[in-house]
Amino acid sequence: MNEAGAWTDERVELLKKLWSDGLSASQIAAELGNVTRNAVIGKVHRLGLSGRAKSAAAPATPRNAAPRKAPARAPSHPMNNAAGATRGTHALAPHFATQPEADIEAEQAPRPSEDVVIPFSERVTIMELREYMCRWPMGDPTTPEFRFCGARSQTGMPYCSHHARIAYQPAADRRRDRSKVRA
DNA sequence: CCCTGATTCGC
DNA sequence: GCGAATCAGG
Repeated sequence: MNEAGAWTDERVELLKKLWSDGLSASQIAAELGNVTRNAVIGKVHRLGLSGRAKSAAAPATPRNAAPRKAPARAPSHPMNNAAGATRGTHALAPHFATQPEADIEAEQAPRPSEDVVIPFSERVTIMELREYMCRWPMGDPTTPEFRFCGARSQTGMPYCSHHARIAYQPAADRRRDRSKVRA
């Protein structure tokens, strides 16, 4: 039996198709299965593919053909200098405090349904969905166009700040008499 | 933080 | 030939 990670003609063909289609290496790797994105990239270059179609689904790096300047991998020097440690540095910016939201129940507006304006940051597919991304469903789950919000979510928060507010709406007593609260 | 592709080199 | 490790950039 063929190994899962073997580059069969069909796999290569699919690789070419997806690569030309504009999918990123990681997405192609996920689609193929049992292969890492490095494997895909390596194969792509080995096949002579590159540059594919610009303006793709995830054109993170629009530029083509790297100027090739980095020695890549330094066998002599493991990593004692700042060569591989500089990336770890990160400046701590004034983070936005989590909205305390004390008591806000002035919902005198009935709001027929949901007129909530969703700031479509970047919808993502199930594949692109990461653990730290907002899982707010968008569209019908039965359609292939189903996506998730994908915005940044705080730690322990399945949704972004905006959707979290919607998901965690108070009891359900919106316009009802909420003066009576069951103990 | 995450992501992307490019490159090198040991296997 | 293959791909992990690494690099470099967004």
